[in-house]
Amino acid sequence: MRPVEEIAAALREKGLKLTPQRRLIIEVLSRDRSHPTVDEVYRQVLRTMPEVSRTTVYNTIREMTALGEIVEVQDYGDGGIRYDTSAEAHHHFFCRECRTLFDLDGDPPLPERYGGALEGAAIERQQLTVYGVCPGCLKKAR
Amino acid sequence: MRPVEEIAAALREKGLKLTPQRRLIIEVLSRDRSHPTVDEVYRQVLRTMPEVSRTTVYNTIREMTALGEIVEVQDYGDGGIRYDTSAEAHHHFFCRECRTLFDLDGDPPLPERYGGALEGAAIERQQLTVYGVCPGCLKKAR
DNA sequence: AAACTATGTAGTAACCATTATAAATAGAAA
DNA sequence: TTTCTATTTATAATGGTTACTACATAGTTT
Repeated sequence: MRPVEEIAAALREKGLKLTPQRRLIIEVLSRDRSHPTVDEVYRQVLRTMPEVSRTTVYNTIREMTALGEIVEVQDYGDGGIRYDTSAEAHHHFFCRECRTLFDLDGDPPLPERYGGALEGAAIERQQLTVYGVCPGCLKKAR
Repeated sequence: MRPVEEIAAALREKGLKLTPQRRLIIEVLSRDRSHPTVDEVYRQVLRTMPEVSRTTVYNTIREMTALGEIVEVQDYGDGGIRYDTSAEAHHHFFCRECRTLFDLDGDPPLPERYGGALEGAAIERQQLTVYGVCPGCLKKAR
């Protein structure tokens, strides 16, 4: 996620205001790289502003998603949609044991290698997810 | 998805029975390559057996997922989890305009290229999703 | 500064996909 | 047939998300 100042500028461009609640939610989002759910963001926000409503967190996260500042990631059915708050393109590894989504380094592969169906399409983003069992869970299994 | 006979064998191995309801649901699943939701499968099932309950469809799809016969794909928030019933490894293109998930051809990229975080992990499957706007929607936009 | 307007927030209720529960049913084994 | 177990059905409960309403706030104009 970009610095708060840049996001504030993007908000103003859309006619939106940088309220204290939005500022705090954006700060929490830009700090958290653990692919948090709305509820996890909400609980972090409450530590600083205990009177913020869940609705405001939902609204702000929806606005940030519309601005392209954050991105939804596969939620795997545990307690809600998860959000990726990292601006840099990167990939994921999902451990089916501990159900954690890890970030991977490295550049995305080129879409040209994936057949002719993409001819004439506008590519905006690509996301690789690798599934398996992480080293920690493999050790526990023994 | 594999032929019904092979799936029946996999069921028996787990001590599960191939009931008429399960057989029909599996047939619908193996026919449908459009990444259907549970409700879409349910409505197809009703055409042949109108008295099958939604719960049975949920249960059977959960069992098939546990057996690895089908796989959840990113649902993007429209009406439920979508399932991929294709046995062959392949990738997806998601059009953010018409919200359709297209299949792509081509081989998966090698996980070795994605950094050291995968050292010692057991890789089982990988899935690339390309995001953008499909040729049809691009034309309409003009 | 006061009044006006538009936007944002909070709280509650509604929504809908999914899961849990309990009763009815079917099929296999004895 | 009787019993036992797995399955199906119907309904209720759950939980994340959205809709709605009233109130508060910020920015602007006079």
